Amino acid sequence: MLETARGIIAAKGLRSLKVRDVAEAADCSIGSVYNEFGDFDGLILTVNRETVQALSRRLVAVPGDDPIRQLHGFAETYLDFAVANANLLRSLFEHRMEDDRPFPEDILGMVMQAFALMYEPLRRLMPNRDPEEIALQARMMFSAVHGIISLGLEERMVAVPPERLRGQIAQFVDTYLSGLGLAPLRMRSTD
Amino acid sequence: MLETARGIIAAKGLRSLKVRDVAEAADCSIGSVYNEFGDFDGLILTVNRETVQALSRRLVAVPGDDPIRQLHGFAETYLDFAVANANLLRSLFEHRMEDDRPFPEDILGMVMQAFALMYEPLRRLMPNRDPEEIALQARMMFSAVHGIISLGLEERMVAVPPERLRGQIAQFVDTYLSGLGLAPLRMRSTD
DNA sequence: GCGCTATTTTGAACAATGTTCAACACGGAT
DNA sequence: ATCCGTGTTGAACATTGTTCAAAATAGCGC
Repeated sequence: MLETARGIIAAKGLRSLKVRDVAEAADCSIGSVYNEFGDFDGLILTVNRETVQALSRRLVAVPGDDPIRQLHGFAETYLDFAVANANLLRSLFEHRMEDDRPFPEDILGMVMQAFALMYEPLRRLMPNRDPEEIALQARMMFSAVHGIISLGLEERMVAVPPERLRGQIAQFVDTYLSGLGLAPLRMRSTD
Repeated sequence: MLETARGIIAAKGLRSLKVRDVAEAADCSIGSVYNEFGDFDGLILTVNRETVQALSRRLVAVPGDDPIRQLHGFAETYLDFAVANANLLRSLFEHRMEDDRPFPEDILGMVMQAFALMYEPLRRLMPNRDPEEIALQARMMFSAVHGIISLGLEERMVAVPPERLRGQIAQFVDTYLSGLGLAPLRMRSTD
């Protein structure tokens, strides 16, 4: 049942998700979907919850021996995930609840935890900085990379080819780290 | 009529926009809304079109004498606009059409033109770089700033206070420019 | 002013879709 | 077999985008 919902979102976008389609594909009644998930938002949120879990799993698996390499790894992993699951990520970031109901605590926590993954390598690179400033820095880097990738993959806006994006992201991380006074992983092309 | 639609989106978000509400507020029939805008998407797109126009107007008004100051101005102007028109910006970037109908050419053009605004100052700062690379760079900076601001203002995710965001954005632009080998406008805090 | 035609406006009816809930089905305990 | 709790069902309802034939209005020639 969850599978089919996720399948529909992934294939045709959140707007194409219909309760009746899910019920039919799962060979059960409409009511059963409601018994399971409470309401439509509940279904979507369950899918989103698993999306952020899947993303987190991949991010956590990035090797952490070298902090610079790790930051590159995060960005590249995020890109790979976004390319493979564009609609699922959009569902996570763009879905708004009915009536301003509060965003589920646990999903919020998982997203924050994803932000926080960048904290450790940044702390190692800037050991004397204020911890809170590093936390903000981590969130900012995450947001910047997220912005580049999500706008970059937006087909509506003449998407940048993923291969090109990969190079851009790497260059962005290098440039930004260099701006922080840290040695980049590779040399930038001569200007 | 447009006013009321924009008002509803700005105040309560795109999801709260209803054809009937617009018709009632504009004191006309439902059908008239359709005569004017074709369909619901047409109404939304008209609002979005004016949103991007308003944003463009403000960005174009940023003084261009000093390229670094101009880039800071773009970022700060974007932040101000996003703070004042959060829901309108979200409508512009998050609204998906029915049935994968193509994104309107003219809105796409205006967004691209906004991306391209950063081209000129970047070119002045890096006169020897390949033009196409500068164009990509411009789009990337726009996207990064957009990401930082849009995630930063997301109330669902424990929004960063706008004043704090302002500082972060300025610091981000400085850091990035510094990474490109260009002198920052202000000194970064000592670490 | 009148008659006629073209254009615009109207809102009842329709379609799609999320939601509810009383009825039903099944399972196990007595 | 009876009864009770639990889970399932899908018809009915509410909301909301959409259509379209009819009514209203505007324009125009006389």
